[in-house]
Amino acid sequence: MKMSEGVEWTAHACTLLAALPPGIGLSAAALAEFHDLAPAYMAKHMQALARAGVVESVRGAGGGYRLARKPHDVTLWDIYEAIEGEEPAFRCSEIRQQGPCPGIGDFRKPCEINAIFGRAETAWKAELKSMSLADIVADLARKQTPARRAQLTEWLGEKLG
Amino acid sequence: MKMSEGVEWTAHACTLLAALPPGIGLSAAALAEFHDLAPAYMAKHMQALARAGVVESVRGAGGGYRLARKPHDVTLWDIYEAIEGEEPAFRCSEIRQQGPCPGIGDFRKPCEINAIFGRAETAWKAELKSMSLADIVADLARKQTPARRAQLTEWLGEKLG
DNA sequence: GATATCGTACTCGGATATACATTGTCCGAGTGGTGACGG
DNA sequence: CCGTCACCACTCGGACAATGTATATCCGAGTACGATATC
Repeated sequence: MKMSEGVEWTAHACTLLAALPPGIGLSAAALAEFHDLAPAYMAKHMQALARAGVVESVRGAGGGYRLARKPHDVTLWDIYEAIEGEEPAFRCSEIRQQGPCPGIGDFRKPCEINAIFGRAETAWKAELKSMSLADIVADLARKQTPARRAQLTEWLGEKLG
Repeated sequence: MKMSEGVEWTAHACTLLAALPPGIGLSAAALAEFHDLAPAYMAKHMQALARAGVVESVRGAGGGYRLARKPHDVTLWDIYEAIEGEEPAFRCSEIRQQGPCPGIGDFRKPCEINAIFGRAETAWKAELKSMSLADIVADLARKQTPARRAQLTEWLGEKLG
């Protein structure tokens, strides 16, 4: 089972957006350049985030993407769901009801194996929902040295004009 | 993100094997027939379980697959890992260190985003590890009607000879 | 009648095609900024 | 000098191709069972 790498890309991109002043955004090209990623593919993933309402898109010159909500109100789950979709990883196809001997269990009750995987995914989802972009940005700020912060502000100044 | 349907196939197959008397097994063809699945593909998945040591294979006439351990000692995680492998779903490629401005955070410490996904997968894994085949079989037995149990034993008698 | 041997049917195991999803790229649609032009 | 208009550059958005992974199948390797022939 492999998660799309788009999740990693957009998670880092949103972290950067969350570190900007409210209402300020960056173009998809700039977000891609920041982590040395393929610009066109990054743009495709940002579109998914825009459709999901995590970010807002601003077209035209000087446009780009900016967070649609405050960093505290965007969780890693929101980003994951925007990229991967809301379908669970485990899809029960009810094979217990197929075959020459479907007489195991009560079909009015959910498949037990499906129920276990469902519980597991709920636990996983809860962990992702517990962390917002604000938490991540705060963590990064704590680890950051002054020299590196200056490097970041210089790059941002160049991009924001 | 999508889990291989082989996980569902083998989980149900192992549940059936766990319901048999200790040391008794079934051929891959019989396991496939039981849930009306493609026999050759079912065999391929059972091979993965055999490599992982979840089941033992017996070649030759009358052979097949049987559980390598007691049902209580086989968890859904064992089956998942045998099919999907042990690599995590989220692979951190350390893109935070790439690009023109890699100066965010302390690289000696793990990437915060990766850490969150790691915690989430740990929670997910714990849930799967908490359920053994014995638990699942017990649950099915509780839901089962006498008529359906008779149907199962008849089919098994035909297959086991 | 007992035993050793051969043949056969059955099963696993891995190598080999196919279908589908993800990844990656491109060009058109839309929008704000900018410069020229006229009042 | 100021307002308006048209053009242009920039950005998003979705359609289109390439690649990789999961799905599906087949044929060869190996083993136990049973029949047969011999002692």
